[in-house]
Amino acid sequence: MSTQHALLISLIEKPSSGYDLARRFDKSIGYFWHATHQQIYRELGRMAELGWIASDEPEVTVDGDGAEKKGRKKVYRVLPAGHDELVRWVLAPVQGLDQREEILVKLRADAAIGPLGLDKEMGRLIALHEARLETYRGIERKDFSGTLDRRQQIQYALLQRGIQFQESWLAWGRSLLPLLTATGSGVKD
Amino acid sequence: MSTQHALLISLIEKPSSGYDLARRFDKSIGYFWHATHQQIYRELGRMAELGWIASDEPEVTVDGDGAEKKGRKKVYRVLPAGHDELVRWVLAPVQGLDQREEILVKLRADAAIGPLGLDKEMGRLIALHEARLETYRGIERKDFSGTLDRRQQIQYALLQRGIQFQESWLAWGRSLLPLLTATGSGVKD
DNA sequence: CTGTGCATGTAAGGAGTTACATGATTCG
DNA sequence: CGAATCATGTAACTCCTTACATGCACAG
Repeated sequence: MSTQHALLISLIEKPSSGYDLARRFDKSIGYFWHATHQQIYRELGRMAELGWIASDEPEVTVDGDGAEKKGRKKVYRVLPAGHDELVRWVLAPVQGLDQREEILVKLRADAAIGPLGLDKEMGRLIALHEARLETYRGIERKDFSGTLDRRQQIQYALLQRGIQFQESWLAWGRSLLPLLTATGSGVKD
Repeated sequence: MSTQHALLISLIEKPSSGYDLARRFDKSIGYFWHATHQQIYRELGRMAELGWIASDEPEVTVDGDGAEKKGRKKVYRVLPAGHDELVRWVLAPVQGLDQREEILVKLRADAAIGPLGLDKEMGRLIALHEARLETYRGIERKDFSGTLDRRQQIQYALLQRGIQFQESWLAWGRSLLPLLTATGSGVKD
């Protein structure tokens, strides 16, 4: 599960409340990794239990003469354990091609916390996409060579969408590779 | 939920058992709509209850002298109610951009059961993708104009992935439109 | 003082994942 | 006869979605 890790990145970029996250999410990581505010609050609670993050504002500040003041805003920040977990996750290989594109989240993490050496994982993914593209090309040669009726034309269009997707992904991934070598450009930190 | 509808299409193309579906799925619709065999059996059960599909082989053929013969293979076929439901779903507009790309499943349905007039829905989706692309272009102009450090380069790469995806989707969608008009080729029903 | 936005949550249910269970058939 | 594959399922759990609930702050 990587909603947690997406949240860790957002919190590293800027410590925030759940509400803030819910809105900022829509405008950045949310374009490729969606999460509702209920998900966000739940995961924040879990990560706090795990010791990955902590909030400045405590739950409640009670008593006095009946004046119960609820901590109006809980601003979470990432603890070292959360940072470590994020690094661990970024470098852990995923198996197969996922439709949620975790790699995009991992790249965002790499941007946020310095070069982690994602070139290896990126290389693996490129190979997987190449294999998938080859599969599609095979189907294309086998099933869509002659003249096609409407039904076949639509099915061919679906295949073409797959081919196009893989091709554009590969062009992108290959152009990105040089940026990802840990020795590539100035390493900071 | 559209796993059910993906299964309906597979069953229309060829009546099958759950096991058959699980395997055929991997090799066709499965490329863009994954489902495990547990999901498949569950959804087949539900759709049978709903009267969308029915199996030839009944549950059990008991008795005799203790010889209980379990229907070795349950071959499901689509009933008229299932066909209607599929058409209803194909023509129902989706809201927003989904990452699961239901439109691909809908196109497969259109290929299987004649031209349903998906051009309208496709037009809507094209407009949505155009709007998203414009959003991305706006961010590009605003945040990634000058010279960029490594961190910004990676974030820019993420944005470029989004731009590339939308552009390739749009090229594909526009080229597909002519095929989808209900008047394009013979309309049935 | 009423509505709108801020801010955090609970509850319920649907969908997807992983692990396990069971029995039949087929092939060497 | 033993192993692999066919074929169908149950159970438990996680994840995601939708709806609802609550209370504060501020502006008109």
